[in-house]
Amino acid sequence: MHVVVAARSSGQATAVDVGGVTVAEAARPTRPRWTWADTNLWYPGLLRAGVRVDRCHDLRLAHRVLRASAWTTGSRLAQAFAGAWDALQPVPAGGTPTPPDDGGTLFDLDPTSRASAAGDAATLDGRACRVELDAQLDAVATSRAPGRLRLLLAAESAGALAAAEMQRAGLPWDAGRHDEVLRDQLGPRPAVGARPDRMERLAAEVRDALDAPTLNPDSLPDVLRALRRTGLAVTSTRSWELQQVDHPAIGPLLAYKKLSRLFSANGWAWLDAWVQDGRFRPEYVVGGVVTGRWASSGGGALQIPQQVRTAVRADPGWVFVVADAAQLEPRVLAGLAHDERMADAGRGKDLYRGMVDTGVVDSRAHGKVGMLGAMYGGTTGSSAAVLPRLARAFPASLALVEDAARTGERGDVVTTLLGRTSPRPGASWHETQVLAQSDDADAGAESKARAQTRAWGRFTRNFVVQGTAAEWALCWIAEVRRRLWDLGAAEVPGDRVPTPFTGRPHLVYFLHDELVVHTPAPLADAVAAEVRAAAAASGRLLFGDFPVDFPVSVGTDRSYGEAKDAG
DNA sequence: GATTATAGCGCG
DNA sequence: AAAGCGCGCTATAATC
Repeated sequence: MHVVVAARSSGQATAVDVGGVTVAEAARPTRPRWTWADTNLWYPGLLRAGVRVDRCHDLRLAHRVLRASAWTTGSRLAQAFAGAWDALQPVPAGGTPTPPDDGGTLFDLDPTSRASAAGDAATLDGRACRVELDAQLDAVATSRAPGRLRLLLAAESAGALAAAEMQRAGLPWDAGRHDEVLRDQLGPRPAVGARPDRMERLAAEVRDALDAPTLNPDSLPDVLRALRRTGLAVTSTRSWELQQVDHPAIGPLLAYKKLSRLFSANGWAWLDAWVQDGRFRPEYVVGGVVTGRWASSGGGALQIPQQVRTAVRADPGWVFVVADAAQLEPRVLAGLAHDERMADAGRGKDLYRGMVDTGVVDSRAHGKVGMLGAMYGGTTGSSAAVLPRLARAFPASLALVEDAARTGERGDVVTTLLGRTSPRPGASWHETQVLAQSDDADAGAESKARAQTRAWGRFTRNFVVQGTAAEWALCWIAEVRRRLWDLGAAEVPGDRVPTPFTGRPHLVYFLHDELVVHTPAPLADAVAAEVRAAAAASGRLLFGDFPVDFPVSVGTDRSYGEAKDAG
């Protein structure tokens, strides 16, 4: 049953009963599903009050899925004109400063101020939420695959809960260790506006080698000009292109670029801005990517370089369990295509290794780059070279991605396993196609149209795989989240993990096919087992009895940087 | 002077 | 091996 939670203009919350159940009754073990306009509007406050929500229905996220899904096009939800729910912008989950944990009451919060800043506050009242929920349930019920869509919406909403919880808990971050890494690579912290010593010295070497005393190594045109003047046939300053070149300036230039990246993206300024009280609290944007993957905002949460992951350190008495779904995308493709041969190749072992063992390819690297090419639409290099062998060995999988590509090239939409549908190409895409077919179209217009056609085909080709993999990952994280809570709490001396996770294993990081659990050390083995079991459960939710497995490599360590590879 | 666009690189 | 998918962020260039 759904319990709709909405805000009144007074700022007081009201729980509207849709199934004859009051809030007090809903707290009993009937497993209510809290229905609200936006998880980010309600859940951070509940978490601060120490309340964990078991499951919810996020109307904003569900609306977006159902408006776009090819399975609900006949519904009144999909056929209505765009309205307030379409205009609703995501609310920043951490938009308000965290008040001290003084045991505030359940609904002692005022989300309306943030809501009105985010969009139409009237959308968020109880009646509007009830009407919208009605329309959504109708769209699901009358869709081509209600069960799948129901699973997608539940997983998306569970993801929203997990994201809010991860922001609440924060990623344990050792600023001292981060500083050590920076000093080790860059030298001492420079004055504001100055370059670190190590970078300044490399810049001098580059200027020297290129005989360009005033060269600014941060200016791309400047660097490109200087390289050209020296007689080097480079067309850009990309690292991989420079690596092909043999010249004394290249070594220090590449080293400079590497350090410059670390300094500007994850240096001391980043540390000051994003790490407080030993925690990095990024904002996760659930469904922020068209394919259904999460995005993030602020701090580059999904791009933490390997170099600084050693600064991610568990609290005393706690450890990280780091889990990585091995070769997730090709396994998902095998499941989507019911490709038993590919599923066989990966059963109980590295999928790419399995492709070598069965003689499909001659090295793991070829298997990997070949499959990536098949899923991304690669047309050159060694990726394209192994493609014919893959097509012979795995016709079902290759046909599925080829078909998705052809569909996109026609300008049609593709849909993931659970019903997330790709956007249509924009007006300018169609214009370019029409233009290229007119009588006076020149060769330029035609080749531009062809390139654009293929590009959209690569997008839809990848959409079905990346999008279904994102659905697998959402189900995984939802399962993990539930199982971790069921493990209960342990006593940890000096515990500084915030409520409601004090003493409890909890998610702290999620990166597409990888997750990190912060857990009291004694529970680490149990956590690892649950993470694996959750992966298996997710596979069954998506693919039922089809025998594709989802092995997870698991490592345990006090440092994120050290925890990988251990399993 | 304030803005938007681009190149490049980090992650999967 | 260096190309094909999806992002966010930074510094600089380009544009208003």
